[in-house]
Amino acid sequence: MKLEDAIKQTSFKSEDERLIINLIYTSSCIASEQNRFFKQFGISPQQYNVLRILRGQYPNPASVSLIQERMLDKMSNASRLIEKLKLKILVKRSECSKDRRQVDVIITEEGLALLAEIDLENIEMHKACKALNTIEKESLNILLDKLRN
Amino acid sequence: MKLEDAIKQTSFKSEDERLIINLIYTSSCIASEQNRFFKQFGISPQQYNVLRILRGQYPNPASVSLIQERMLDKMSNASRLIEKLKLKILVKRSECSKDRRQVDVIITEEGLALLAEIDLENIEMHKACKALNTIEKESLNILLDKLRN
DNA sequence: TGTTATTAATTGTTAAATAATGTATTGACA
DNA sequence: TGTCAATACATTATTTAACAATTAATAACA
Repeated sequence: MKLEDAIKQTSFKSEDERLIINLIYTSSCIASEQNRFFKQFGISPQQYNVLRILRGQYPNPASVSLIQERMLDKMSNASRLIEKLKLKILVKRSECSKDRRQVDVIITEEGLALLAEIDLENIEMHKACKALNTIEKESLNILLDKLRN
Repeated sequence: MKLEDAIKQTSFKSEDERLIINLIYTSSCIASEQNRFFKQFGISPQQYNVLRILRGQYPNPASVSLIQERMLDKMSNASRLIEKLKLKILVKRSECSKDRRQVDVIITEEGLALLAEIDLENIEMHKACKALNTIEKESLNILLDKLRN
């Protein structure tokens, strides 16, 4: 659906304004698709993000700050996300012996199994990209990188 | 900053995956910039969005459902946002005489004045777009539209 | 006109974003 | 080397938002 129809706005003051609004709206669409997708596995997109970071470190532990700096949303509360994952037995948390300020967070077998299960269906989640061909995907990636500067 | 550096990930499984993550990350960057910008005026980006919709209707009232369908995030709670704006005397809310289920929401003089004040500095908010030229902005807009299909 | 379906909005609940606080470690300097 | 300030790390508190469930009013129709 065209942006103008989706938010029932007939015109924009400038291409800049349309771009900003388009980006926010598009990412909100993708975010709600992702929420729906991950719900069947009992986790949120942010929790999935944390699990992936932990798998990247496995079998080594990760500190909360390491997780935080790798997260997509730097401002979100890593402590609370880890707590939620721990309640679901998807991660383990233990005091770090070298530095008592830190905690060692490690993904569990259950956590790895869940990620493996998700990956199988993950291709579905990327179906949003079907509408674009390879050249278009590449240029979108490049343009987004450039926009952030 | 390049996406890989920003989230400390060396590679992605596919261009699709990189695209999805890039989009989420980029929109999160823009969202936090906007939060920062609007904070000086005591409102959130979503509240700004509601005020703009109300200005579009002014001097006619708008119902909560009309506001909701024009919002960028359809699932967010328009009732509560309006309540927050009412506490700041930026909108008025009154029972609709024709249909007692509905409420008439109208932007106040104070609300219009705040929007006018914001618009003056609004150009600053679009500085993110400075990194792209006109052609690039247009193609980014087109690609985002296409992605949502 | 009584019953059910639909529409409108609010309230409740859960989760996430941001701010503030607490605690451990490091480093500077007497 | 003992003390204090600065820093780093994480947690807890607060605000805000997302989504679900509920309440109330109107419309539709037998």
